[in-house]
Amino acid sequence: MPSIQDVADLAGLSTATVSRALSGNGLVSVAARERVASAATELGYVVSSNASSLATGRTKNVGVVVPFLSRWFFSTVLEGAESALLSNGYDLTLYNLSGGGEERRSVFEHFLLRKRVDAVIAISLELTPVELTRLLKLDKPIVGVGGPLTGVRTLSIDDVAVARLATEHLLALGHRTIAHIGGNQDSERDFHLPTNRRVGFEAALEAVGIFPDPAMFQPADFTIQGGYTAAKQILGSPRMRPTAVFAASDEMGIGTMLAARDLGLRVPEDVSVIGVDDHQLSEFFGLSTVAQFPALQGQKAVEILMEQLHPSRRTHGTLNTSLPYELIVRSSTTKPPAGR
Amino acid sequence: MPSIQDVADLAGLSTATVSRALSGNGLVSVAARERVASAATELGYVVSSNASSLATGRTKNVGVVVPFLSRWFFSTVLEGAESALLSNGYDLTLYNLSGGGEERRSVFEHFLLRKRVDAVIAISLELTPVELTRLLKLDKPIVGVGGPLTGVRTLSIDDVAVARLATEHLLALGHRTIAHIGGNQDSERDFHLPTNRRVGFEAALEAVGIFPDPAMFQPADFTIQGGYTAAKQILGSPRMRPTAVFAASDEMGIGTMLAARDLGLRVPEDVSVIGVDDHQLSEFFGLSTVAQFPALQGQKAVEILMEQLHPSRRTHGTLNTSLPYELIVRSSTTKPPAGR
DNA sequence: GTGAAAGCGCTAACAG
DNA sequence: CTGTTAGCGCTTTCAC
Repeated sequence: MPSIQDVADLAGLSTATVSRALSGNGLVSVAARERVASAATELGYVVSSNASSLATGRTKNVGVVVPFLSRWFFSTVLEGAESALLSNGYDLTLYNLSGGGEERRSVFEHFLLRKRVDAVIAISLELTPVELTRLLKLDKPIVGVGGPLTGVRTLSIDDVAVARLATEHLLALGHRTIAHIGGNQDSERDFHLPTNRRVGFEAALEAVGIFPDPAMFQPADFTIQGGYTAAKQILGSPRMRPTAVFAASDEMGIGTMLAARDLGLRVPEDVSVIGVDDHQLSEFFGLSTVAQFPALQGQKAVEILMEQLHPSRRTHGTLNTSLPYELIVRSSTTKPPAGR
Repeated sequence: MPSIQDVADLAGLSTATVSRALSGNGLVSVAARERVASAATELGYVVSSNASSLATGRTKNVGVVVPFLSRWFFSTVLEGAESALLSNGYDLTLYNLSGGGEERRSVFEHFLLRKRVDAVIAISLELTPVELTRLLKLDKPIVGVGGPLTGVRTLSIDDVAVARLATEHLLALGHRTIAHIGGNQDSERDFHLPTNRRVGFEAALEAVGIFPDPAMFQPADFTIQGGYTAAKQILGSPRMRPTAVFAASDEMGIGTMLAARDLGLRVPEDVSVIGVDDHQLSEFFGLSTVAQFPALQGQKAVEILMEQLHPSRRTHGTLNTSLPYELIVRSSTTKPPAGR
């Protein structure tokens, strides 16, 4: 591993000049710059980030904290963030909280404090007050994605509007008896997403004069399995079966489609289904949905951080746009069966 | 951010003693150890990993390179590795290659070389010779998981045995016409997994005197969608329909189950299906499978690295066991329909 | 434009 | 057992 001294020797310059030439900070003559460049490539020199960090206080590394890895939303946001960081020359240090308990504590008590990161991205995190305090005490740029972090700039789609859009799609098709599979309110400590989606759903109904029927709501856990079970409840009794279901996530929507099939109902002829996300599997199942774009969200989180870390660099100007979402109509929604 | 000097001052000791007390290397009196401990907690001191790394040459950080994030196997291995690293006091720096092209190059040309990692875990990576060279030139411990890395110690289940076990389960139920949905050989540059599973499949058949019929093989891409399409081919023609399908992954197995349903076939009455993985969704679909345990694989990869990084520490003794796999019989397999 | 020199915060001999 | 000291490899004043 060659050091900056080796490059300096080979180029016949001082380490100071090499440093300036390589980093672009400070003035260096063209000639020197070229000598440095060729010496560096000849030796295969790469700066030691530790030494550099120690000297500058900047690490070129950001920490990303996620509650789970093996879920589509998280891993997709992560993917977007990773590639954006990479192209900015940053590394990504991953902290996964799914281990829980002691592991989780040590992330906040030790790992994040090691001066190893310049900033933190928190994906859909619900933190205890203590954890939040620790995080804020780092006094580093933090941005949340899709989560409810008080005191932290957070990127999140407009859940009310998204739910409203999905519901309006069903209403526009002529549906009047629409069920909603949403989140379980209790379990989600101040996690507003499920609530917001329900609010949007009900707002859409009320806007056309329909009073939301509590029997047309089922809580579930955002998984296929959970959606399946909830949908069986809703679709099971022919007496008051809705003609359409709005699921608060695509996974629950897919569960709903599978439940419908198992009940002998055809989708969309007997029951229409729409979700939210545009999950990997949704296209395959033909599930209509309101897409959100998690990779983009990860990328935007990085842009925000870069802006804070390098106030000089011009941003790409996309920063203050709100997060996009988009209705995608596939084959799981159509007008209600005749006579309903 | 307090420094080691602050702790030394407060404890009335030298920085050297503080360092020794905190790291556990070298002898320190009990009294001193206690003074250091309380001073450190009082100040909320956490070592600067950069300074420490610079001084020792060890970073307490390992790089993990993955080809994708949003796939169950990768993210689950990652999860296992992350939590094992955390409990060893290590950070995890993530490099995701799914961006391709330039991004991929820079990972190997720059990022991994920054002296930021002590070791590398490569998950299911297929590298070009150049990339492999770069990796080996790091001269750091490397372990592969589930991939075909020549020259690198690699953790991988016995794919031949796994496939054989799955096939034998079907044979034991009485099936004699069994199809296999496997990998597309061409696209997978020296990636032996699909081949090995096919070999195991055929070996099981031959062991009971059945000659593998090329018409009973369909290549696919390991996704639900791919499995669905392939299964439609295989199950579509009633003339030579198999009574069972062995899919080389659970996702393809699920695709097969869905295809069967769409063809009006009942699983398992008309056709049995078995996969490999024990994917998140398999339980829900009732898919019989041969489970592998990716989180455990990630964890073992870490154990191997720790053994190399700290030859003194005693290992947990699980190192030389081969990777476990296990037949899980659910509701997608039963004996063949009467008369077949 | 360039170089000398002083650290960044920590660890590891080396003495005592 | 503990303190002194010399770096780890780089960046950044401050002179020239």
